[in-house]
Amino acid sequence: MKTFYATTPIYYVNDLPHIGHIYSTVVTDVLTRYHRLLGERTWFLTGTDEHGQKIERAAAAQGTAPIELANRVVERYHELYRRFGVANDDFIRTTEARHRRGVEEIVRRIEAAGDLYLDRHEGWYCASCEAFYTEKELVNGKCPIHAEPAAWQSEENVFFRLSKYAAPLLELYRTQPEFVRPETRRAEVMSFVEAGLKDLSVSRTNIKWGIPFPGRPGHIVYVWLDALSNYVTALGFGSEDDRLYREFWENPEGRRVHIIGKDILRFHAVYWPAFLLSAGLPVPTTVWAHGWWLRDERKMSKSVGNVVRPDALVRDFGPDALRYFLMREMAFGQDASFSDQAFLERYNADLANDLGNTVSRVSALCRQAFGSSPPEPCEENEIIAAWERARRDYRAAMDDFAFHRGLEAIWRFLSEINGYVVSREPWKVLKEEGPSGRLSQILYAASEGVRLAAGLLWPFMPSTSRKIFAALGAPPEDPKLADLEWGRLPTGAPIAPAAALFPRVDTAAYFEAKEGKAMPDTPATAESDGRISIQDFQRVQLVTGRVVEAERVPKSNKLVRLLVDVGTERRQVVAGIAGRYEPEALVGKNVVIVANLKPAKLMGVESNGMVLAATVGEAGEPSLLEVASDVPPGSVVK
RNA sequence: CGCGGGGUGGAGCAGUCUGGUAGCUCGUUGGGCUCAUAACCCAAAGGUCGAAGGUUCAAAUCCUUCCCCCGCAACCA
Repeated sequence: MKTFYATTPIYYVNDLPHIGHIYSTVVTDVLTRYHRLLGERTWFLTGTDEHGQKIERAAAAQGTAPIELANRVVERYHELYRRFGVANDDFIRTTEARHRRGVEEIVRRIEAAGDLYLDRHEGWYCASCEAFYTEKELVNGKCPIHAEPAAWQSEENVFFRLSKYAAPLLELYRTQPEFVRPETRRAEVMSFVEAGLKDLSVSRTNIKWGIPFPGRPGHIVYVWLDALSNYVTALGFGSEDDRLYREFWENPEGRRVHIIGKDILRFHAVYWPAFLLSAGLPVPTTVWAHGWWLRDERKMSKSVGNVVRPDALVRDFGPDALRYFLMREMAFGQDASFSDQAFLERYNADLANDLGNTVSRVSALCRQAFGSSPPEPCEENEIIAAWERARRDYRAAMDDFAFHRGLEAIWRFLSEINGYVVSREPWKVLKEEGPSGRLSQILYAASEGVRLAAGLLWPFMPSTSRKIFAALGAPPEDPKLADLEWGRLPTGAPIAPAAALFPRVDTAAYFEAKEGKAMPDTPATAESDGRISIQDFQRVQLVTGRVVEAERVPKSNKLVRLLVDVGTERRQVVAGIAGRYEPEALVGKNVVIVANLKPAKLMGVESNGMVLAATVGEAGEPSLLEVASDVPPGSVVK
């Protein structure tokens, strides 16, 4: 029996859901709905990753327990999924007992394969960064970011013999070309593995919020081994009831697809199959890495909002409109940019004009002529040929994960239906011969075409699909492939007038209305003459400070690391002035610094402010702005 | 040689793996229709597919070299 199992990544609960999560999830929803449409036995898993130090700390900062924090965020995901019509069959949380049991079993199997060993991981450790540094990275024995002394630390970790699996993995990529998709990602993964693999640390001893490492007291299973395992633990691997696991994961005819973003490709295409090979479990059939949504950088004056705020779009246009946009705008696998402008264009052109209007005109024609769906079916028609073509193109595209082309096929078909309606002029026929058999056949062809188009659309826009069925007098049920045969539209079924599916929107007015709502954190825009208000200026906090320490940033040409006394504290500031000033000469100088600048890292060194200097001549030679020596550090400059 | 993505009619993008008359959406122009959400249909204009060289009967597509743009990383703070 062919089965189809698809997963999203599990989302880290440190993060509230955003467009990236929505996208991965909607893609997987569309994919699994498509396979359900085909009548396959399908399972759709998503979930959350809830372990790790970040969660531990975030929870502590909020004065709550990690699990409480996770519970709250998980609820947000459930809300989101309900709203978007995401029909997942299961939702795994890595803090669940079933997951822990499964991970333990995987670890035991990997251990039994002899692929785990203990080793020490040593280095200079900065407690603030929670990271190791090499000797070279340190600045005078201090952490380059925090300027704190780093401690020599040695941590014992469990290591996984990843190196052993380079050859088997390459064999996998070769014999199973569909394992990594799209093709460019496959090449990327292969070249990574060909370069050789180092063993992987799979445990930690300095965190508590995680799964204890079986047989290794004091160790916690490290994030990737823990998180990736969810794809099988959710199916019941390692528990008494592992029917789903056997049905979906061990089925030789089953397909197992991980939909992921390209940022986590290596973990899914290299580490995960290596773990599985070691544990003696089947590997996935496909890891599909999609692209990212970028923000538009269009210079367009139209004062188009440049921020990705799907919340407003969903509120104003509905979840199905966003689902459509995400699936249609991005050539699946590549990057695409998200803009309100593009969304509204697609909304009007595709959803309002093409889809909504076609449904509305066909439904209205039927109502006006018969007060019901057409009483006589139509058996032979060019629309049937167009339908066969559309279905063929759609399936070919969908089977290849080319969702945007699947939608294209539907829209081409809609256009053909519109062309057919225009060529037959049913409104004229109605005037000339009334509700005749000929008229019924014309309208049946049109309505049946629209119904079938709505069937193909169902994986993408399930609730819209059902509304269309209702508007045509077809049962508003989730369609199956068997329903998508010509002639299933009931004749003479009552049709009630329905509201427009996607009312056309006035783009200009929409942006205007939006503009009216000034965003609080947006700096007031400069007037056309380039002048700013006193309030704008006051956003910049300037204070005086005395340089107490200065040294060159190693390996840099122009950077100096300064420690500046600003009265209340000592700030580490990096300045690009070494070309002109010797560090020693800077100590003791009274300077002006911008105190509320966002921190930035320069050559790996964190800078918390900016020293003001005049820029002289073509070369832009800096000349420090100095303040009289009797001005105390921390004096406000205004 | 830092990593990655990209350069295709006015705009935004497919197509490049698997060479074979360059396609979609929007926009523009002209016409049709008036059932429908000023929607729909037809037609037209508009591209030396970043550049050069190579392979081939044939190149947007394969090979080589080069140029430019955008993220990130950057000695901009």
